[in-house]
Amino acid sequence: MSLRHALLGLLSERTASGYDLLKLFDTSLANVWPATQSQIYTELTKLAGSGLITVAAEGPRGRKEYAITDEGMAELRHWLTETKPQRTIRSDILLRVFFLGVLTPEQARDYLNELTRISEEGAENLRQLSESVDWGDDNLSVHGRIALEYGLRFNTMRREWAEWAAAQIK
Amino acid sequence: MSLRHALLGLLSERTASGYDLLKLFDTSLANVWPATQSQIYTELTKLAGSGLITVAAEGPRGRKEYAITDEGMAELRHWLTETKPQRTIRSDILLRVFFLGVLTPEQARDYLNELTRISEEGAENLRQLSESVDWGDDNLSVHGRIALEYGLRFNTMRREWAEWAAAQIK
DNA sequence: GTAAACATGTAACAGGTTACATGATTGT
DNA sequence: ACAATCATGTAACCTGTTACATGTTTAC
Repeated sequence: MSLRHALLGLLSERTASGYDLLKLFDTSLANVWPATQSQIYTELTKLAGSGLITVAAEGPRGRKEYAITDEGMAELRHWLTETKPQRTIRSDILLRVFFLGVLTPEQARDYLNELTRISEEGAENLRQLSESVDWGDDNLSVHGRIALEYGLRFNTMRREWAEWAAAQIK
Repeated sequence: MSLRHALLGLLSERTASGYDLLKLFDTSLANVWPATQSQIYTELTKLAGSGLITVAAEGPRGRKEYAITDEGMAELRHWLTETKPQRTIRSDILLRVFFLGVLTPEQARDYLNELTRISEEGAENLRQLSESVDWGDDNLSVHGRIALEYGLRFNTMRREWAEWAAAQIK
């Protein structure tokens, strides 16, 4: 149930509409917790229903500006401090590695080289994202940059590993 | 739909029952593609229904020994070579980082220190796993070791990042 | 005899994806 | 006038989790 907390987290910084949040997900959270339009609107309705957020203002085109409530802030803090992050990470990419033996060594190396490529691409995308965002000194900027550094290090690690792995084949 | 391919992949190496596969998931694939008992049995029934695997033998206690068919091998190879691995990775751990600003700097550092700890713990678990498995020179062993190396490098990267990140707070 | 391990199956629920559906406002 | 953007909502479907439910064989 992290989507609700992602929404609460974004609303803890400033008020926003579902549409605004959708955009925020696509830019800042896309690499960490992607969410679809349908999911966001449904969850916002639920959050408002349970009193964790409220409709602070209504604008043109049916726009609803949501704001986090004290209850919502309490829930956000509770999630951050009292609940353990879930460690279950499913990796399609890594699962495939287990079964490379059914391919020819050449095909297996192709796969690992492709991983090198997407790691480089991933790092490059993050670098571009880093340049396109105008970083302030608000909370989301400070911590967003820390998360971005993770992404860069992750991609470097994966590239080096994929290169090493390709050399192991045959 | 990677579960079906995980099952096909394991069955490509040797025949096995649902129970055997459950054990294999818990040991070799737990860190990459966890699956529950309920899920495995359901998927095996579906796979047998569509002809990608067959019941090669029946044993005591209703045991069904499954074997991959030629069709199943073709599907496995198709998945590995023709379809792109899904890159969507949801990380609860990283999502929380974005919102550390709602906590006190001390609490935020506590969280990052906890990440250091679980990274060390994760690496240690993998080292122990590495020792407890009797690695052969079969395909699954060779590629399992490559995946394990990924896990070790990943945990090292995350530990270093978490230490760096904790130093960035305040 | 009885506990542990072996062995399978199903139902209810939660979370996420894709597709459909609709309409208002702004900029050119 | 028209396109792009803003803005929300719902339904069908798929995957995964938790819990329930049942029965057999082996080892001590």
